[in-house]
Amino acid sequence: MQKLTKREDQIMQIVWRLKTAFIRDIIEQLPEPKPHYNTVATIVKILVKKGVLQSEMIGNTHQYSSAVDFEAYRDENLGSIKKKFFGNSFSKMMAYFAKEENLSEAEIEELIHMIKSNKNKKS
Amino acid sequence: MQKLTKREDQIMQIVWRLKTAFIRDIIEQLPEPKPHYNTVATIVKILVKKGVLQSEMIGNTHQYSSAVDFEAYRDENLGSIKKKFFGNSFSKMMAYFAKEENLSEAEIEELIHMIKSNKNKKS
DNA sequence: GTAGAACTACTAATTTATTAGTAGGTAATT
DNA sequence: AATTACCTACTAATAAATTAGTAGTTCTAC
Repeated sequence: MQKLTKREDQIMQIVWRLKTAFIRDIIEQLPEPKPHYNTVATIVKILVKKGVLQSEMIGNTHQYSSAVDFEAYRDENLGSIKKKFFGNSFSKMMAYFAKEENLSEAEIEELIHMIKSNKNKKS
Repeated sequence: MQKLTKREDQIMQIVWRLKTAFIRDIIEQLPEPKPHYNTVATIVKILVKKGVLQSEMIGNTHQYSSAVDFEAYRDENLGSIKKKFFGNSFSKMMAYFAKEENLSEAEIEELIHMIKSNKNKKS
């Protein structure tokens, strides 16, 4: 999958959240200052060409939806994080996380549950 | 702290690793195809202007070192990743990385112990 | 002392990314 | 049927990022 630019990424985040979107929906979600309609349309067209968005004609306007799943994109993006920030050491990373967030008892229980049940289930 | 571009980030990773570096050291660490000396020098100069690198004259050449600490940069990055990919939930993010790791039972126990004992010990 | 290597500062070209203009179509509204 | 709003496709302008050229300096080695 092709790398996305900042703007492309921003638009994809919106589409992933909305599932399907018209240009106007994307603009609505973008923070001020809102870009010009055609600006968004241009980037969306690039995303279609890159194969990360697909479009369907609804009436006489395009409706867009993601053509790659969020999880795949996330996995690609996070692939090098551990290496980049923790010298590839899992335990260093976990120590960081554990220290960083003051988790409540309930959150800790939930997390432990998640870790145990998700074991070896990486999609 | 200002956002870094890809190339800038790549160079900063090297400087953080080496602690101090001359342009030639950075080039040496960069993968093939190595960019032109002046290309690196230009980006380094941008990094100085942004305030993330500082330079010191050693003889008649510049030696560069980081002016912001790696930890701060890492924290910023992990913060935005958390928001972007895990709905701002630290435990979801932890669970994600834990899942990736295919931990043994013993390792899971150790991890759980660590989570519990590090609780509320934020530096 | 001249040739070469590596640096400097400065500038410029190229590529990539972002923004938005123009012109024309469709549909609803008055 | 003219006005308005919003869409289309296509093109172009601008901005940001990356790359590298030129010219001059210093140092080292022949």
